Amino acid sequence: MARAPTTSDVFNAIAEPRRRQIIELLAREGALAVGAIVAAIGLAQPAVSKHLAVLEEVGITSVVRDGRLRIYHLEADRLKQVHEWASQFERFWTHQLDRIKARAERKAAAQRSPTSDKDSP
Amino acid sequence: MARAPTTSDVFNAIAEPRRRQIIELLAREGALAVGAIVAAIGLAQPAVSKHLAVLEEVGITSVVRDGRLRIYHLEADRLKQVHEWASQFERFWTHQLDRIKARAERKAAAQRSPTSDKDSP
DNA sequence: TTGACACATTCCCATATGGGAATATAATTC
DNA sequence: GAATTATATTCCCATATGGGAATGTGTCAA
Repeated sequence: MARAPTTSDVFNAIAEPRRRQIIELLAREGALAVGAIVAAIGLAQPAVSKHLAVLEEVGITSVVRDGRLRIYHLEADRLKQVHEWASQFERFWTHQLDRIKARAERKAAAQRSPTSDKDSP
Repeated sequence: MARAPTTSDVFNAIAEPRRRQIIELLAREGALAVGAIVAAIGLAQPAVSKHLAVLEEVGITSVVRDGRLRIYHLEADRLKQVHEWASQFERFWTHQLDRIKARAERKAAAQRSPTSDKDSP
């Protein structure tokens, strides 16, 4: 199997730095036409269009046509998923002491009853 | 240019679902040997080892040798970067209702007194 | 030493990439 | 209708992937 397509999910879509840049830009500037994005990002138009296509396919952006312009909007709530995933590990860096204590506890618990991701064999 | 290597940064590393799974597993269970990960994830050992190599290269994990075992630890603070990046967009979904209401109001106001700079058809 | 075990590494391949160049499409203006 | 503008799409290619199979490496045990 090859690497998963960039359009397979939000995580793959945001792996590309240029696409993250576009997302940040849209968040800062609001909705923008492709030309404005091209100017801001400093990449050829076809390349930008392709990145936008990826973002659209995963639902991170939406487009509205305005004459010959295409205004791209950020659908930021699709990024909530990423935020939530990362939040899961927040405890590891927010409270050092708690974290160390928790680790010790988990370790002790594991000695008593080992849990597993699938099922205990 | 081809797609950036999975080892190029944390975002690329976590794009792969299996690797996210491994990260979650390590967060839940604490440090684990490769064999335990293989058992939990249900993927061949070489494949797992390769994923672990990627995670290590970006610093998401660290290894400690224990006899013939290799104990992988999660270095979760590397994920802080992802969390912070996503946090940047938190405002887009935290006050969703307020925003929608505000937008509707602005729209209604615009109907009454068209003062916008480029919205007028 | 020999063998068994726990992992890592190498070789393989189908598949997708990101970008550049060229071209197609749609809307606007003349 | 022709020329122009704003984007999208297609064709190209070097590069990396994830996984399976096979093999290498280091450690423990007898």
